[in-house]
Amino acid sequence: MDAPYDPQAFPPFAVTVDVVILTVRPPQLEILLVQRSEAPFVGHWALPGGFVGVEQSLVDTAQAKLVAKTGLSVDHSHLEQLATFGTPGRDPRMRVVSVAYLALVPRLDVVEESTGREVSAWKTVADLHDLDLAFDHRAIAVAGIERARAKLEYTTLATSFCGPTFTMGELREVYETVWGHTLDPANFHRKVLTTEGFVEPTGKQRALGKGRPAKLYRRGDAGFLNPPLQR
Amino acid sequence: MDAPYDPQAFPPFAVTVDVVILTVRPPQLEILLVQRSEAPFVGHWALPGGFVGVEQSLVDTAQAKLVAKTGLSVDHSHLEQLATFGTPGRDPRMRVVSVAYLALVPRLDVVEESTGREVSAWKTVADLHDLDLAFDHRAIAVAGIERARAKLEYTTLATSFCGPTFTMGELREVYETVWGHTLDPANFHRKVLTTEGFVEPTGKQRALGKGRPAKLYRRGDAGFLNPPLQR
DNA sequence: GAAATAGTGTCTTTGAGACAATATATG
DNA sequence: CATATATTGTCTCAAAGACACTATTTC
Repeated sequence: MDAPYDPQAFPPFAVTVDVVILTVRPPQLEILLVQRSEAPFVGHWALPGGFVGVEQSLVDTAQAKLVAKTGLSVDHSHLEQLATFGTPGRDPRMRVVSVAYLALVPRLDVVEESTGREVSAWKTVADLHDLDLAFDHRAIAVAGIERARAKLEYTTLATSFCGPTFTMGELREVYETVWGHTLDPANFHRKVLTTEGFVEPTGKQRALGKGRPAKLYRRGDAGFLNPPLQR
Repeated sequence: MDAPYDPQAFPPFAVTVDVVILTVRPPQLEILLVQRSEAPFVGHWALPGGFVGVEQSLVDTAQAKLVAKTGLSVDHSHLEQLATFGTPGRDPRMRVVSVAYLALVPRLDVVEESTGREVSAWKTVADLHDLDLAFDHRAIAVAGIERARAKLEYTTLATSFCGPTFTMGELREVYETVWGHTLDPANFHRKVLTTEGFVEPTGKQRALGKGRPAKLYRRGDAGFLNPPLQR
């Protein structure tokens, strides 16, 4: 820093990061929420988040929140900036500008819900409107959900909801869950395989007990779908 | 505010808004920049911007910057949040988080360049790499330009670069300028007219002196193109 | 073999792109 | 009429969607 911090020189702002963490558990799209134990909004549900450190970058802060809540390494999830929410009064205590991030993570069988005294839980997106959300976190969550829905159309991000390997049916289930309607398995299969770099064959198969075993794929190196998948 | 401002309670952040203001002057896409007269980065070019007031919303701040620089009423331009840039050290003086906005405005014949002692000017996007840009404003500008390019594909935002009425050729010129290549006039014409709500006929014509006079249109009420225009 | 899930083939329709043809102005 | 720009028409190709059909497993 060239000049010392002078509190009089600029308005008193606090900057926080809030993360919309989404996962897919067919047939439900789920969001990770934390139940507040302190004022304001005691008992209300909130997005995982917190203050940004003075020497901490925004994305590092978001990443730290994500890892703390899910235990997931960064390689196995997707994290991107969503939007910034800074309307005066959104936090009753003081002027807080919140940079929201969106994370797409695979469904973990082992989830560290409610570590310590803090209650955190996966909530289905369909149940969101019945929950009391703190601050403007409902609007942030909705923005994240809509961003996810839109990006599945023209990116390969659906694979971020899957584990390291997945079947074509599992990938299709991701789309069906996020978009809330079924897709034609035949057309989906063809679309994914004819899109260069969407998925790569592993050569292995997975038997689910019933039906023909499905081939296993891993994510390819393509980031965008051109032309996109139709919602 | 429920609680008084306590400087110790949170890290000292400043929050600013910077606006990427783009316009089209065929065959160039142009960006409005301001030449800095104060340290740091004296003489460098910067995006129009400034601190956010404690009681001022982010978008209002951006809108105020836009109006101050262009004199344009909000109805005649498009303004949206772009992204937030907050890497520690991006401002050498202190920790500053900048919320960037993107504005698309019609080309004004009367531009208030360099009002007062402040030097502001339209610069072609092609010349950007030859300019000294302050802070991380080059990255912000590039993000805005890419956002504009992408959104022309699937939204009707190209009309924001036009005046209240425009010909099909003028609208096509917007696309050609922003994307940097020509489009087939016949196919473009058909695509725009078959997209419900993209433009509305005014019934009037505009003669440019040579060639057949073109019909005049105004923007329709559709926001999105489905299917999109191909870049 | 029946049921279930995976995967392939085929036909129809829609729309993009190339480009020829027509329309209406100016000089 | 030559030229320029605007607009319409036509043909071809790529891809989406519907859906019949085949493949491979468990029970």
